[in-house]
This record gives sequence, C-alpha cells and structure tokens, in this order.
Amino acid sequence: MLTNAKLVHQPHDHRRCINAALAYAKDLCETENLRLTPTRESVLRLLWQSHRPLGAYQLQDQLAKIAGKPIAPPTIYRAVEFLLKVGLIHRIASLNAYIGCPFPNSDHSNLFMICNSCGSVAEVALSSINGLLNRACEKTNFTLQDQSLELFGLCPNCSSDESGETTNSGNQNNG
Amino acid sequence: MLTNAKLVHQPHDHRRCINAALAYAKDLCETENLRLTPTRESVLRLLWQSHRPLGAYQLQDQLAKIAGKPIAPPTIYRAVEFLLKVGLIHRIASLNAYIGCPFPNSDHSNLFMICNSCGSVAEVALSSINGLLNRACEKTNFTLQDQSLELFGLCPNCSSDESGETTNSGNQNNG
DNA sequence: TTTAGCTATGTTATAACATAACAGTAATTT
DNA sequence: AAATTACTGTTATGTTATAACATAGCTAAA
Repeated sequence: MLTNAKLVHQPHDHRRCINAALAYAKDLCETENLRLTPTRESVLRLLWQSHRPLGAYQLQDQLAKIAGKPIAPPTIYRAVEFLLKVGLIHRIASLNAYIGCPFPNSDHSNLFMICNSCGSVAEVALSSINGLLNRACEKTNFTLQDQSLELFGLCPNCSSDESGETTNSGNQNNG
Repeated sequence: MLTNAKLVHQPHDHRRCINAALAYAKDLCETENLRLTPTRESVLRLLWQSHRPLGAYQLQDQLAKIAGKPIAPPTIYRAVEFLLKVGLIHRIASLNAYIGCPFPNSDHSNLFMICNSCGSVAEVALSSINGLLNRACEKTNFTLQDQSLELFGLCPNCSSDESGETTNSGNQNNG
C-alpha cells in the first residue's frame, strides 16, 4: 500500500514536499517537452502549500496576491486543466477542489481519505482495490476507463481529538 | 455482489422500477414517520424515470412542467436533501447529479459504474470492497464515515458498439 | 379550538464553481 | 521574418448550490 497518509498527518518539513513536487514537475515537463509556465508553476506550488485541497477561486485569490494583479477564472482553470492532464494534481470531485498528487509517477487508484474535520486529504494507492474493481467490471461487462474513490471521515489527528471539535481550520500539520 | 447492472443495461419493464421505488419509499416513510410530500414524491419519481442521473436544474425544469408553475432551486435542493438523508437516492459527485438508489434497504458501498457514452449509471454493492477499504483505513488510523466510489467507462451496450459513437443520448434501455 | 411549536414550502437574492468566445502575445518551426 | 502553434488576457455568461426571510400547514398539548 503506497500512501502519503503518515506524512500528511504528522509534523514534517513541508518545504520538502513543495520542493520535491516542483522538481518532479520540472523534470517531467523537460523530458516530455511540456511547458511549466509561471502560472502553472504558481498553481502547482499553491496546491502544495498544504495537504488540503484548494478550490479554483481560492487559487484565484492567492494567485492574484502573488501576481499583484487580478486573475480571471479561465487562467486558473487552464492551469488546473494542464496539471490534471499531465497527472501532477488531482481533482476531488466531492469538494470541487484540487490537490497535488504525491506519487505522480506511479499507477494508482485515485483513492482519497478526506478529513471531515480539518480538511486534510491523504492519497492511497492500493493495487488490491484495483484488482477487485477490475473484477467487478469484468463481471458486469463494464469497460473501466477512469475512477474516483473518495473516503470521508476523520484523520488520525482529528479522530483522537476528544474535544468534539468540528471546525475546518483545525490542527493539521502542514509543515 | 449485489447490483442492478444487468437491469440497467437490458430492456425491461421500467414501470416496475418506478413502482417498486415508490412503494418502498412510501413504506419507509410510513414506518419511520417521515413525510413523503408531493414535491418529494415527484422528485423521486423523476429520478426513477431512467437509469441516468439528473441534475438539480433538470429536476427543476421537469418538476415545473408537472406542477404547471415555476419552481425555485431551493425547492429542488430541499427535496433532494431529504431523499439523500433517508437513503432513497444518491448524489453522483463527479456529475453533480442525483439518481434513485436501487437497494435502499441494504448496507452498500456507494459504488457506481457511470457510462461515459450513454450516461447510464449502475450501482454495485460489494462487501469485499468495503472490507479492503476498512482495512486500509485501519492501517492509517482513518475513521471512515462515508464514501463515494465512482467508476467511469463504457457500459456493456456502449462497449459492444463498434460505431465509435460518443453521444450522450444513445442506446440506453430505460424500460 | 386555539395557540404554540415544528416541519415544509415559497420567494428573492446571491454565492460558488465553471466555461464560451474572441483578442492578443509569446514561443517554435519553417 | 512569416507561419504556426501554444499560451494568456478579457468579457461575458452558464451552471450548481445556498443564505435569508416570509408564509403556510400539520401536530400536539392546554
């Protein structure tokens, strides 16, 4: 089971996450002859500023601050579209939000664990899940092309919270 | 594996689907002391008119026709909220759309097979999936509360279509 | 049988998410 | 340098969802 769950829920040097993601992205774009333009790089960086997903309009606000000028929605959606296409980020459908992909180089199952309390999202790649899903699809003659698996609940930090806290701005460790 | 996949993708007497869903809903509401008001019943009926999900504004249009007067969005969202809460329908997050639940009385995994071509949606309840997901959550100390598992691809009918058809209004059997 | 409380609906406005369409600019190829 | 392609800017609009407040109708206790 490949996952960034431990990392997401523990204090860590978050600059490493950002740097690793950026380095990978630059490398990928170089070898694939893709253009990691300033806008795209900024959006990717923003999506790696925490382990919580950001919506398009949150990205818009933050990018506008960085750029020092207003940014229109299409700019964000174009950057997001590119990053999705090349597999550097994911869209969390149930949240209408986007998050950096922690293992963009590996086949994985798009399985997300979304904390209802602090909003953190960990990703899990689990080949046994894919096996089961493939078998279910075969049985029903469904040709599988893509998938979105989203789990909702409480992350380890929020689970152990006896405080009954239900805010979304809680005790996450973003590094 | 509990599924309505075969039914969804074969010609069938669709009135049975509608009648069964309505009968179950009425029974449930009676025994649980809930109110299946005319609006709620209409929305449920609309969601059972085919095995494709409907968006809130599609429901709005169709309900307005039935009612012979304009219907405002909150009316739809309230009915949908109720039906979701009592487990009679599901929300397909990736489509922002709603569909009747084919086995509302059983614990299931909220696993959907969504046809990219004709838009049909079949539901599958697979306890082995739930087992795997539960184990993955235990391993990572994630407290699972809810889930949304959405598979995209081609249904049996559209898979066997050699025509390369990509419309969304295709050859589905709604009964 | 009215009044208090609760549930559901009506209504208006707006928030939040996403894209169409077209103009302009920058990089790349020829 | 011209042609081509990829990217960005800009305006407008489409689509999905909810906030806030008013009204109506049911239910149960006094």
